[in-house]
Amino acid sequence: MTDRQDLLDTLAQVGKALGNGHRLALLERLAQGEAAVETLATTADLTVGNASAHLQHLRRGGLVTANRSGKQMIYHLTDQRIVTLLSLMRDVAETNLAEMERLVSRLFAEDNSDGALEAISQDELLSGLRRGSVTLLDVRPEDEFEAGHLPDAINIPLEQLEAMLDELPKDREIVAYCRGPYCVLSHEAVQRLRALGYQVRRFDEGFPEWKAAGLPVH
Amino acid sequence: MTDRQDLLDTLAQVGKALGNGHRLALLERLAQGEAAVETLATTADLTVGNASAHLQHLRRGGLVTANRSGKQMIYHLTDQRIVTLLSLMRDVAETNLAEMERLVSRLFAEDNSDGALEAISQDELLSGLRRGSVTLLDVRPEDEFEAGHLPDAINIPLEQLEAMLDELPKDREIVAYCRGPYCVLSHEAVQRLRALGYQVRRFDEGFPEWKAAGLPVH
DNA sequence: CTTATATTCTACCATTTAATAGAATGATGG
DNA sequence: CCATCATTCTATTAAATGGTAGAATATAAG
Repeated sequence: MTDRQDLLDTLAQVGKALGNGHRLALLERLAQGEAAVETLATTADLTVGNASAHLQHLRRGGLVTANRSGKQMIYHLTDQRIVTLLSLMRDVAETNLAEMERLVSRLFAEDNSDGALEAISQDELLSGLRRGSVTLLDVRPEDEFEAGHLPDAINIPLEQLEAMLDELPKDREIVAYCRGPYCVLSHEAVQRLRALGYQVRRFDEGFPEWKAAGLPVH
Repeated sequence: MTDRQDLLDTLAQVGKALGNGHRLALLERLAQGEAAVETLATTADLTVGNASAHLQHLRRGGLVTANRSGKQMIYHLTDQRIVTLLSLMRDVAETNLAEMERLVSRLFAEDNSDGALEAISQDELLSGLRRGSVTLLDVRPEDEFEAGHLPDAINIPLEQLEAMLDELPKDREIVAYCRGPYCVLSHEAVQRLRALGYQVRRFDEGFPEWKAAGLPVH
């Protein structure tokens, strides 16, 4: 009887690791590709010491591993399934927590809500790519792009968007993507490009979900 | 920036809810079918007050809902996907937490380990059933069986196993199943039936996983 | 209207978690 | 070997969580 409870308690370590917003932010960053502690601390807006402590927690939950490379510790997700786990949590939360809807719409609040900003699903994107009618735009920072991206995507980090407009076609549909469904980068990019007359839509997921679905990456 | 963190904090409520062994026990019971607080408290070995508090926590995480039926509150999983979520957590834990292996083998420790107790997978079970060569035995308590079971399964709760042997064939393979991979009931049943000369194997998952896979239930 | 039953809520205490600042460790490069 | 840089560890504090016992609430039944 206590054996069973010990087992459930150990399993609960996984849940515990998932039970903190900062740790979810760290996982989202790690889903883009491996990273050192300082990088992780910066993207999750934590002090290095605090980030390190959270990473230990994620380690105890079996969600990440680390290995040393010179002076740095490079952290990875242990497993591609963790991206799936996070997606499932999002699904469950969006379906069952009233709070979520409000928060999601507030996160994307600058929406001019002319209805035109509707996101494109993975299936639609795939068929668009197969037809060759879509240009893919990755608006994540360069290091994340380098660590892996969708095939044939162009990388224009959001800050450089206006400076690199000449890389984008005016006469083809563009699909912008970033880190995942709760990442605002692609949303912001779509708004700014639309204002300039481009035909752009947002991919409703991100690089990690694409990769976890077993689709090809570069 | 705080919008994003609020959203992640809310999402973390789901993780928090999964981050406690007693709550996982409650969820496992609810995966068998709806139940009232006292039933849940008994199966999870908690006081009613404490079970109620944990159930509120699961509610806040969007994992369960409740509605009143007379004097009782009947709790349900909000979603079949929660069974998938739990399976994924198990997979991740078994792959990445060294601790788990030890605990799983200790849970099933009475194993005479003659190698014969190897469990049967869902695919194998399905093909056995299609060939009609397998008798299905559900060793869960009657109320859980009544709330849903695999097609054509015979219900013999573990306590009544020896008293109801005449329902079981000696000349056909029997597959015993129960609540899930960490449920010892079917394991215990297999051991006892083998000692009596039956050809029995254990299904390596349980009723909830079968149902969540979209397979037919009665 | 009173009583009994099922559940939730409240108040309290012990334990765990999260955060901070600063010390300690490990690896690299002069 | 010494200085530097990246990370982890060690207090310390504030807040959240988990547990218990008993009061409060809601429904049903007499």
